[in-house]
Amino acid sequence: MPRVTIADIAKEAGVSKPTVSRALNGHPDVGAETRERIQRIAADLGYAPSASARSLRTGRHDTLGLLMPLQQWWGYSDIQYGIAEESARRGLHLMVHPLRPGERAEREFVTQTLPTLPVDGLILLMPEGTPRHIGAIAHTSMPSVVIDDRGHRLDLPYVESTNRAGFREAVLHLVRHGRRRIAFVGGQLNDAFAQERFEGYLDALREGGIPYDPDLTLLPADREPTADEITELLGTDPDGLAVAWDEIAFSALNALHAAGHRVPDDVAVIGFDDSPIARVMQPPLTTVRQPFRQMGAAAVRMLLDSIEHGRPPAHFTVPTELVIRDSCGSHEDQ
Amino acid sequence: MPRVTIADIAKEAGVSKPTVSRALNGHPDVGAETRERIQRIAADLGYAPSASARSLRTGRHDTLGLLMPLQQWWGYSDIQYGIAEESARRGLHLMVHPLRPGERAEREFVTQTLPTLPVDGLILLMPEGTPRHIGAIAHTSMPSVVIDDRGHRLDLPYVESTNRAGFREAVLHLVRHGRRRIAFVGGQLNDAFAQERFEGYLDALREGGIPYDPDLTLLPADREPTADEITELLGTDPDGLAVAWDEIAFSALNALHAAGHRVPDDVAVIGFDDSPIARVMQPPLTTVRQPFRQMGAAAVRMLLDSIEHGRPPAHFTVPTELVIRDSCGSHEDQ
DNA sequence: AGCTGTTCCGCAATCGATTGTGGAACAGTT
DNA sequence: AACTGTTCCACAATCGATTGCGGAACAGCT
Repeated sequence: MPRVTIADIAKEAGVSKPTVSRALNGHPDVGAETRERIQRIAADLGYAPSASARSLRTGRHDTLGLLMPLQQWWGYSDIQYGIAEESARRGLHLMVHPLRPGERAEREFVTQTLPTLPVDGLILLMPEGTPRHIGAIAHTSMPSVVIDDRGHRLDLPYVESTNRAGFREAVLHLVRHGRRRIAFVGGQLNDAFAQERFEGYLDALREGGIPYDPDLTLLPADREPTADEITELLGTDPDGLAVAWDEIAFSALNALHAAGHRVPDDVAVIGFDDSPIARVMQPPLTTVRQPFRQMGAAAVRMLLDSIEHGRPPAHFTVPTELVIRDSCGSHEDQ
Repeated sequence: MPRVTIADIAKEAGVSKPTVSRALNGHPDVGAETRERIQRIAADLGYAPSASARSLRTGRHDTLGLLMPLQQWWGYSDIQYGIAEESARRGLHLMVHPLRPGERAEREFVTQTLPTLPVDGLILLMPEGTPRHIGAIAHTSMPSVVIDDRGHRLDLPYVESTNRAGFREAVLHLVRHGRRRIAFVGGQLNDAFAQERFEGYLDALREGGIPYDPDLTLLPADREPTADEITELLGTDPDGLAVAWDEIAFSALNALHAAGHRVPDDVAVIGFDDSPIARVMQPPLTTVRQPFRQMGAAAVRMLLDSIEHGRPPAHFTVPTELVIRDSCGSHEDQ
């Protein structure tokens, strides 16, 4: 059966196509009685507007694009959910595009794929590496927003969370509960994030009047610390562990158990991210929640603002949240 | 600056629009010399075809839709990656639509959203619940494929994995290594899956000549077993634990440690899914990997087949894979 | 020369909606 | 009655591509 078009409705209602279009789109130049009749007929005929016809004429697609790394991480999909929800709430579709790593793939995307993409704007979710060529999007007429752009500033509006202040608050929490020898464990993933959290750690020490002890810092750049390294760190007799990622906190917890330390009695532990496994660890991990959904939603709002009002590059910061569980030894206080 | 169209190219090349179109689309009715000239001019002018204009004329969108539950699970995003990769490989875009739970939202999607969706086909990723109204898609002209449709058969083609056979193989692995008192732990998530895996468990016992002992079965329908329940189960002195989900295996592992059992020496443990946390458990968990990426890719292929050739409902089964780590006590054998 | 068959390309219609312009119909005012 | 101002709607163009049909140009053959 052929598609029902506004021409069919027009014929049925005895009016012209433009009148049908205006009636269905809430345009004022249509009599109340006529409008109702048209709406009824449209419903009866099961009319559904053609997205491509409308796009062709209006130039809008009512669709947002999301450029994602091919790499797997729960945080990325969490952000995606935030974006998807907010887009849906605004009646926009979401088109997801995986971006293979490598400059060649980036160049190809910008020059080949992007110009044809039926989207009104683009959200970039960038992996740890430093994309070189993807920055060319800034020289394009495509409105774009970056999420979590740390290492590489792409001259585009971006959304970020309070990595430094969030970690500072968590470490301060340990300090306030009497921990004095708090070790920092970094490593793996994006250096820029580790760096910010490390600074938050230093902020907290300073504020707590605790001198910084380099022996209490484990910074295996760009990779996960080994069990041996953690064991060695434990030899320095810390009473607290401030770990830059929940996943690494999990390894640390295992090392602590293996070495016979009790958590949180002997050593308190905090992590970062509020990963899904944080709540099921033994003991459940106190951590800093990154509001990924909210970051996604904020990116959508910024993008819409950019599309509708053509705002210049800006940025938006979403606050992290301290989630207190058992591993920091102060659960009962809260 | 206005968009470059084939009319611009035509004028520049001194030919007509149809010729430009045919030249750019590899149509045979164009002379080699003319084609090359047109291609060169198109590149020089930075021509990018209009997706909406093409869609309007051809009726195709070169886009696949993915209907996802709003619910978070790493497996869903893994499937999505599989779909995204395969779609990209075939030059198709992917439009992701979150589906809020509830019949009302489903009805609204089918009647309101679906008819206007600019996609050529739809992949349904269904959550545990039993969708009622979403099945109406089957009465639509929209080609669709379901992934992991267990509890609710929606008269649509679907992709599944070998839940029963996969779990049977894993349990048999324990049997072959001398375990005789193997307990089954189910619970949480989709009943249908738990049921299939339970049957795989029974298959393995039968094949191993081990009588089924109801005391060794923990089946807290529709929720996660509590620590107490697991502890009680351990009181029956099992030498193996066959757990229907990695997440629950993790809880079981914690209970085992707390009760002073050694894994795998005293009790061997296997899980199901190969969740991200399986490899970091203590000890690393032997489990059955669900090939989520492959399932996603298979769904894309089936959908394309359905779009292009109009195939009737069928199904495709992707084999699971036994991943042997330390928790089953036979790592050294492999 | 006349006929047949390729090769290559143009004309005009078409997909389904939106929008600028113009005007008919009617009411209200002087 | 003439004029002004609303209200409501139609005509026709337009967005950018694809495609059925037809035909010009040319070669090969008898």
